Amino acid sequence: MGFFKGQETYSIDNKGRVNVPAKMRKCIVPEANDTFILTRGVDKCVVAYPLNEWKKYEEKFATLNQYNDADRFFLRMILSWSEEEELDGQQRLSLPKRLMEFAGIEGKVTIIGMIDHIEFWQPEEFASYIGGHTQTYQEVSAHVMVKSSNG
Amino acid sequence: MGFFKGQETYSIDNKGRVNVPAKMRKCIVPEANDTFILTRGVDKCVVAYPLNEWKKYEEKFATLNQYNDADRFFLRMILSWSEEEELDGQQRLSLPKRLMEFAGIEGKVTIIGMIDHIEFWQPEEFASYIGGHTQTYQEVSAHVMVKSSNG
DNA sequence: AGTTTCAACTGGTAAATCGTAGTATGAATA
DNA sequence: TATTCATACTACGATTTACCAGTTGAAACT
Repeated sequence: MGFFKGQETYSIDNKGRVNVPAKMRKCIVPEANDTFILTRGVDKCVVAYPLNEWKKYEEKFATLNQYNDADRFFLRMILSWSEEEELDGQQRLSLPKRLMEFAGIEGKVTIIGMIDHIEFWQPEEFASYIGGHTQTYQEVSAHVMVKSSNG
Repeated sequence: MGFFKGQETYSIDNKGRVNVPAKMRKCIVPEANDTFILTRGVDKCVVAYPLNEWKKYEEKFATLNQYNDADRFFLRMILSWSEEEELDGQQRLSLPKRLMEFAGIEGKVTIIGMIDHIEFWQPEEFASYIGGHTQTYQEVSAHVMVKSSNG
């Protein structure tokens, strides 16, 4: 099955457990071992990479130059916020408290499929993120909805 | 068989199920696996790409740089509206509620074949879209159908 | 022209799945 | 030992999915 995509708004209990939408679950390959690496997003959200996808990023991280300030800062940001979580028996993921606080999540989450990972947003935060951009859907499509075979 | 083309107005039941017109069905290649990716159109309609066509876009998406703000926004815009659906035993497609609401579809849909995808419109919306263009068919044709298709 | 046949479109119902919430079990802590 | 915390299990309602059954209409044959 293809990449992660779609949008759902689910409830999250007071222990931070969220159900992974069934449609996104179908995109998880066996090599992921039902394991996700959770970390903070560049934007105000929590991102979850299946283990197999995360490994690709790890390889990239390993090639960074740790004697370069910017690289070191980037690595510390990513890694210090990262936590590994396994899906429980009900196909739920537990979001660590500090990540929930970072994203301002409580009660409800909006879940977005993003190619190689899943994102968790505080619902209004996501709405205002989308609304805060001046570009219209039409403009965005013109840039992105181009087939790779054409260019 | 060739590209999607033609226009039909069919009924859509309260579960969002629409029959894919037989003429358009014949254009679906086996690689599509009777699967479509539904998403919002640039105009007020729902668009459906057969899996094989959608994959060309996915390749493009995968090349975007997720550490670039604009690219991230593009992906979220597009992907958060996308859902995968398979034809049922009666060759019907179910349109997700969110997309039906976006396009204002209920009871009846006008289905348009558009080369590599199919579009679903609220019938009056489609009529007013056509009527709303001040340029005539003649004028538009003259601009669009220039011989040098490469430039 | 009338009849038959088949494909296309539409509608409903039963079964399975999904999401949510509540309960129970067991370990760690005070 | 009582209490808290975390994890696992169970149950319920709602939605979705899959299956089956009509109805229409066009085409083909006699």
